[in-house]
This record gives sequence, structure tokens and C-alpha cells, in this order.
Amino acid sequence: MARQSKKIRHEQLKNMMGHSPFVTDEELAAQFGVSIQTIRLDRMELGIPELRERTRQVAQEAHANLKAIASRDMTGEILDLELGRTGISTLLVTPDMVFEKTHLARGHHIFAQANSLALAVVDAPAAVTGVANIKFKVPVREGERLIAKAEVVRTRANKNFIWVKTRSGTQEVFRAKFIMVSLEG
Amino acid sequence: MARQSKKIRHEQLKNMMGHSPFVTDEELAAQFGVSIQTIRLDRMELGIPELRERTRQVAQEAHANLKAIASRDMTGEILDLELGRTGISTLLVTPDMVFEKTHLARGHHIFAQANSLALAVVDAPAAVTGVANIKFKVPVREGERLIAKAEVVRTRANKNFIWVKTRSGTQEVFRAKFIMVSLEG
DNA sequence: ATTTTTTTAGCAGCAGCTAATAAGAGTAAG
DNA sequence: CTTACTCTTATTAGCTGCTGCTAAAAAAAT
Repeated sequence: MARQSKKIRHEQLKNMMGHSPFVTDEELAAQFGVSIQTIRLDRMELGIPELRERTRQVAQEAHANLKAIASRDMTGEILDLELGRTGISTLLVTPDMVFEKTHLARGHHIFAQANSLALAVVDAPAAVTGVANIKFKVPVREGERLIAKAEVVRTRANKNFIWVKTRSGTQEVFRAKFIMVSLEG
Repeated sequence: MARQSKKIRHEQLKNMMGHSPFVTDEELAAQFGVSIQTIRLDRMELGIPELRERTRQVAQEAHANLKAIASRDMTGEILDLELGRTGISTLLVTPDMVFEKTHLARGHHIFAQANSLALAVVDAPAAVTGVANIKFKVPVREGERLIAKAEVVRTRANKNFIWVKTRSGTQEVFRAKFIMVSLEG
């Protein structure tokens, strides 16, 4: 039975590390009803680092992520930009952008890419979205790479009229008409 | 000079903790050209916890956040919901939702709240956004609490016509008309 | 009964601290 | 000059959560 219970323990251990990585060997030992040494042995066999190292890893990863998110006023990556005229950006649909059930992209991510691009293409120090007309033509799935093209069609006073068309491959999946309002002049 | 250099060091220390919290006292001491004890003293005066505690905090916070993000197909918190008829949700505009320069909310977050709510109110196992007409009436600032109200105005075949109005206090800041398409029947 | 696997135990040592205590250096005022 | 005060450095003891090592007991497999 010991052989089996060891395997089971190992499974549970691996599982646990995913859910709550902030547990000491001592706590684990108590939970599994074995000695600390057994837990240490288990961790070594499974290649699981110690609590402090685990914590450090989670923290560092998260720190990098948060920084990345904080520093991007932009969703998607701009490939080409002619201020006041046109722009192109891409966005890879990652697992965190889709619904858990259907694996279809949540609309606001597609919107965000288009909106970001529209904002970037506006030749003004600062602007906000005023009005938008949008149409989701085809559902987008995880893994698809979206290409958004923005075109400034008219500029009047502090209002910029911008068309954005997004496609996945050759298929158009989304289109939007934005009116961006320039601030401070 | 000592008094001034101490103040400067404290400022730099606080600053550094924001950018890279994973530095040991020893490294800090070397960087500032003072002894470890001075760094410890500084940390105590400034109420900065030790490296391990800092790491732990970052990790835990991030862990909680990531879990929250992963599990939410929803942006905002639903306060009231009558399937197929109406719904209300709130969203607090946090620092990560605004532009660094202007501190105004990025449009897609406001859109996301409305879109999520519209989706939630649709009485169907799965749905996607088809068309939307949106208007950002007033810029939203960091710290504002948005209240979105959704109302299903018409249902025809697998299409649901939904109005969402978002306000901050009594001020209407956003309104949208969605056509949500039900999937699988 | 013997071999193998699994588990437990004990001990030295490490990083990165806290807490407490003491002492030197610089500066400013009486 | 002496006294007082701030700032800095040093020293020591103790803590947590480990690693790395050796050894032996217990259980299971053969």
C-alpha cells in the first residue's frame, strides 16, 4: 500500500502546489500525516523547490506581468503607423481572453485592440473615445491572430472619424467606426 | 550633510521598493555605500518589511489577482439580475484601468463592463456580441464607481436587443445598444 | 528469510533577517 | 570645552524554513 500511497501523495502534492504554493513542509507533513523528511524527499523527487523559492517565483512572474500590463496603454502591437492617417496592429488571442465555456474571445478585447489603435492613430497629445459603432461579424477563437487596420476618414475641429477593420487571416471578424475627441486643443 | 543624505536615501529607498522589491539589505547597503545596519534602520523608520515578507506580499497579492482574473468572464460586479429583462453591475475604476498621462479610464474597460452585463442578462446558455452602438458621454476618472444598468428591449429569434446605460453618481457617462446573438439555438 | 523500498530521525550549516545593546563620528548649542 | 543629540556602524543572540548528509527503522516485495 505504501507504494500506492506514495504515488497518491505525489499527485496531491503536485496539485496542491498549483492551488496554494505558500505551504511549509511542516504544514504539508501534518496534512498528509507523514514526517517532514518524507515531504522533503517527495519534493526532491518531484523537483518542487522550497517554499521561499516558490514564493519568489510567483512574485517575480506576477511582478513582470503587472508591470507589462501597467505599462501598456495599448492592447495589441502596432506594426505600422502614419499619424493622422492609418495604422495597423496585431493581437494574439490568448487563453485569458476567451470565455471558459466556449473558448470564444470576449468582445471587449477585440474592441480594446481597435480602440487602442484608433487612439494611437489620432494625431493629438491626448484623446478619448466619443462614439463608436461596432459590429462583431464572426466569433474569434483562442489562438487566432487578429490584424486591425485603422483609417482616419475625416477630421473636423477636435473630432476624428476613424474606421477600424479587424480580420483573422482573410476573414473580417470585426469592424468599428469611432469618433475620437482630442483633448487640450 | 548627513541629515540630508539620509532623507535622500529614504526617498530613493521608497522609490526602489516600488520598482524592484526583490533586493536584499546587503545589496542595498552596497548600492548606497552604507552599512547593512543603516539599511535596516532605514527600513524600520519607513515601515518597509524585510525581503522575504515583501516577496510574500507581492506573491500573494498577485496570486489572488490572477485567480480572480482567470475566474471572471465578467468585468464589474453584478448587483441585480433578472434574466431576459434587466441587470445592474458596478465597477470601481482602479489605477490599472486608466491612462498613465491623463488618468482617464480607457474606453474598453467601460465597454467591458457594459458588454459583460449585456451578456449576463441574455437568457441563453451562450451568446456573443453582434453589434454595438456606443457613446462615451463624459470621461471617467480613477476612483469613480460606475453603475451600469442593462435592459432587454426586444428579443427576436436568437437576437437580443439590449440597452446599457452607465453612470457615475448621477452623471451618465456612457450608453450602449447591443445586439447579442444567442448560440446553440 | 532476504532484499528492496519507503519512511523517519538527527545534526550541521545557510540566507536573510529581528531585536537588543553598545559605541564611535559629526554637528550644534550652551 | 563640555554636553547633548543625531546618525551610523558593530556585535551578539535568536528565528524560520529550509539543504545536505548519514543512518537506521519499518514496511513491502521477492
